[in-house]
Amino acid sequence: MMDEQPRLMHSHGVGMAGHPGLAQHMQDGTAGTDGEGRKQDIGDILQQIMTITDQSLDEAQARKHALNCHRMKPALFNVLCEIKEKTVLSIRGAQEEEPPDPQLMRLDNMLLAEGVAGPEKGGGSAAAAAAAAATGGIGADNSAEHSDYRAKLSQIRQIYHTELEKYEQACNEFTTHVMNLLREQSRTRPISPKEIERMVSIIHRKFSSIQMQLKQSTCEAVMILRSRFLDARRKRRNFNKQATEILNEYFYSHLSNPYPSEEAKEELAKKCSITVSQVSNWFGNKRIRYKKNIGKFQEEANMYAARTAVSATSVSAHGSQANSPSTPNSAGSAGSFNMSNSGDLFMSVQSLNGDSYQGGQVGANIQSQVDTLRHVISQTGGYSDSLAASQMYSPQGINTNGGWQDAPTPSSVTSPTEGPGSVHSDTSN
DNA sequence: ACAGATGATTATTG
DNA sequence: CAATAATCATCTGT
Repeated sequence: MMDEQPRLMHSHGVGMAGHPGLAQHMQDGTAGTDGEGRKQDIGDILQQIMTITDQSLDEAQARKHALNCHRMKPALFNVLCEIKEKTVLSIRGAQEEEPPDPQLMRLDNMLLAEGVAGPEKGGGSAAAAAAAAATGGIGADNSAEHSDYRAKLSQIRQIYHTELEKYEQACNEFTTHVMNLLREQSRTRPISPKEIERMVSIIHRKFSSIQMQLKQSTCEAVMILRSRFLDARRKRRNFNKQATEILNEYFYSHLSNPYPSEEAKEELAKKCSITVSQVSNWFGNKRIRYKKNIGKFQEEANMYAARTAVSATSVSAHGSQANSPSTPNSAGSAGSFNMSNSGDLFMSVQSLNGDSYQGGQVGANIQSQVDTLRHVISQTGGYSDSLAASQMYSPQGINTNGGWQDAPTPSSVTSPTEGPGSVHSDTSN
């Protein structure tokens, strides 16, 4: 080190009071070119800086020592601490407050619900299964796919936990490190315990924000997994033929009021080996789709109507099936009668059934026969046409009326005119 | 590969 | 909360 100094030194020897002879030594041979001079300039500055640093360090050390040994030092230090404490307190008073982040709460709740954040293996998968069952009525055949799902979920959980642990560890390490540092410094500069506390809380906040990111991405992963494996739409199976038959049979034999009660739904569910909510779905879909395009379902309706007609009773309208199955005009008539007319026509029967009869089975029986009959009548398309047309036939009739929902309600639905007596007279007035 | 059928979900409403 | 209407995502027949 010392033997290099002569080369770095500038000829002017700025401030090198301690080594007067070295500058002279440099002069021979090196003072020629400009570039060489600049280099020496830089080198000189560097050297100065180094020396100054050295000196300052020593000096500082010395001063520190002197200060520490000063007899007034403890008292002054205490005063300093006190002042600092006060200022810190005032600052903290303004910026305390740490409301639990709602976002974080949401994430936590979700992770807990998914079984990621909760207890280990057993509880987790149970929670996941519960969640899966809650979303949609999945009853029987999904055990194979489920295990796959569980495996992936536990994988996610494992990653999540290791990451979380890592973060926790790092946070703790960092915190103790900082605390040690501060404690050590507190000997030479005033650091109140509250300040340390604040520092720690800052660190914790930082780390918890990182944790939140982890939780967020974990949530995302779980959501994707869920949508992949548990969204029933992705692995939908059509019901088997028999189940569809049963459902259709019920639907078309209760066409005037295709709203199975809870018990009826359970019964159907049992018969079709599907869940009640699936039955509800089916009826919901069926109703809306039937209403939307009655013509399309004509054939089907006739089929089931005829079938129940044969099996239930031998009312046997002559030549009910004689018509060709796909008559273009049948759609129109069916549409008109299905909604408003049918309701009107059979209102009496319905109210009768609802009011005077107590036996539910008898009522249902009558109802079903009525529904069946209605179809047969519509198919024949004979006499009822005039009645239907006169009453209130319009394409909007269905839409405005809405369909089934208010059909079962007794008394006048369509018009504010008189009841069962006269039907049509005042319309053209 | 495609259109239509179909079971399920979502948003809205009363 | 159940019904409806719209929509999604898959299944199915061609």
